[in-house]
Amino acid sequence: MRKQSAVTQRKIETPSRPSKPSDRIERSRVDKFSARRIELAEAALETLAELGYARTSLREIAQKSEFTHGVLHYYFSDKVDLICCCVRHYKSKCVTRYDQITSAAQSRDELMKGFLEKLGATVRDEAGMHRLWYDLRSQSLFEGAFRDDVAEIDKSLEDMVWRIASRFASLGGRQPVVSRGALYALFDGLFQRCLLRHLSGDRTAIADLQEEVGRLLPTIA
Amino acid sequence: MRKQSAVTQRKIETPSRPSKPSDRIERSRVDKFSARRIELAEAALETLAELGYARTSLREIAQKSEFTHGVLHYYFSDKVDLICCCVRHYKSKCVTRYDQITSAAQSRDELMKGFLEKLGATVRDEAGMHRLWYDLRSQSLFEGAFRDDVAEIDKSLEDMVWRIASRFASLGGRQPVVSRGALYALFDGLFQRCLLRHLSGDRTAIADLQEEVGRLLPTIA
DNA sequence: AGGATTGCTTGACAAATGTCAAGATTTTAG
DNA sequence: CTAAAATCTTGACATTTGTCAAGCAATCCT
Repeated sequence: MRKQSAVTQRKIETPSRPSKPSDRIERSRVDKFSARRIELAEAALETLAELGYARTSLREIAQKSEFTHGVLHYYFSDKVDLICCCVRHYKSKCVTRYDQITSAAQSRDELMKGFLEKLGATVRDEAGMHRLWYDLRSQSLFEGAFRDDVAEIDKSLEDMVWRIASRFASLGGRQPVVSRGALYALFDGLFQRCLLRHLSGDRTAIADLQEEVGRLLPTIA
Repeated sequence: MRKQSAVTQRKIETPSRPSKPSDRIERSRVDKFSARRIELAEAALETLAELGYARTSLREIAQKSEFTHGVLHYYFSDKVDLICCCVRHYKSKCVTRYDQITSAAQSRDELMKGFLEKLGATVRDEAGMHRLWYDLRSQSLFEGAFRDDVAEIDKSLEDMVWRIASRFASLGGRQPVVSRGALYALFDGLFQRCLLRHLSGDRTAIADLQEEVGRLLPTIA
C-alpha cells in the first residue's frame, strides 16, 4: 500500500516553513514538491488563459504540461486547490509589472511615456492572462474559495496603480486628488473595456486607452 | 414524423416582424413562441445568477422552470443560443433602472440622494443578477458569440451612467469634466469592487460605495 | 546493491452534460 | 368533431468530467 499521510498532508497545506533544525533534506523535498506544483499551475494558467475557467478541464491542463492527468491529484487535493494555486501564482507575476518604470522615471513625461507604452504592450501581449484574471475575479463572486486570494490580488493591483499615480503626482510636486479605491476602479474599468474591445478585433482599442489615460492622469495626479 | 422546418427556423432567427398582411395568426404564434423563450430565459437567468455560468447546466435551468429539460431544445438551438437570449433579455430589465430618479429629481441633492439610495438597494437586492453580468461579460472575453450583445449592454450602461452624471451636472449649471468612457469605467469599477466585498460578507461595502460616490460625483459633474 | 520512498502513469468508475429522436399530449384549424 | 400542427415529456446516446486506486518507474538511503 502506498504511504499517503506525508504526501497528502503536504498537498493540503501551503508549503510553509520547514523550520525544524533537523535537516534541509525535508526542506529540499518540500521545495521540489512546491516547485512542481508551480510548474503545473503554470500549465494550468496557460490553459485557463486560452479557454477560460468554465471550459478548462483537468485533462486539458495536463495535456499542456509534460505529464498525464493523474499527476494533478498527486499535487493538488482537488480542482479548487489547483485553481487557487494558480491564482496565487498569477499574482506574483503580475503586480510588479510597472515598478521599474515607476522608480526609474525622472520626470512626468518620462513616466507617462513609459507607462503608456507598457500599458499598451500589456494589452497586446498578455491579453490571455488578463482575461483570465477578470474571469477568475468573476468566479470569486460565486465560489467563496477564491475570494480571499482574489481580494488580495485586487488590493495589490490597487497598490500598484496607486504607486504609479502618486509617483506621477510627486514628480509634479502634487498629490493625487482621488482615493486609492477610485483610482483603481477607474483604471481597472478602462483596462477591462479596452481588453474586450481589443479581443473583439478593435484595432484602435489600445490607442484609445492610451489617449484616455494620457488625458486623465494629469488631471488626477 | 415531426414537422421540423417551421419550428426550427423560428428557433434560429430572432422573432422579427411578421409584416405580411395575411393574418395576425402567424403573428400571435410567433409572439407565443418568443414569450415562452423569454419565460425560459428568465428561469435560466435565475439559475445563472445562483450558480454562475460555469456551473449552470441545461437540466438545472429546466428544473427552475415548470418544464423538463427537453423543451429547451425546442425553443433554443443550443446552449449558446439560450445564453444569448438571456443576455439580451437581461439588458432590457437593467438599463433603465435609474431613469425615473434621474428625470424626477429637481435638485442636485435630490438626485444624489435618490441615486445613492437606489445604488445601495441594487447591490443589496440584486447582487445575484449583477454578479451574473460580470460573469457573462468575462465569458465574452473567451466566447465570441456573446461579444456583440455584451458590448451593446456595456454601451447602454455607459449611457445610463452618463445620463445620471450629466443630469447632475446640469442641475448645477455645469457639464461633466470627464469622458463618457472614463465615467462609466469609474462607476463600473467601484460597483464591481463593492459587489465583491458585499458578497464576501463585508457589511460596510455598500455604505463605503455610497460615501465614495457621494464624494466623487460633485467633483466630476 | 537492495529495499523503501517518492513520483508518475494507466485505466477505470460514476456522475454529469449537451444533444437528439420518438412519442404522448395539447392546441389549433377546417 | 377530427385531423393536423404545435408543444412538451421521456428516455437514450455519446462525451466529458472529477476522482481515485493499482501498479510501474525512478530516486534515495543505508
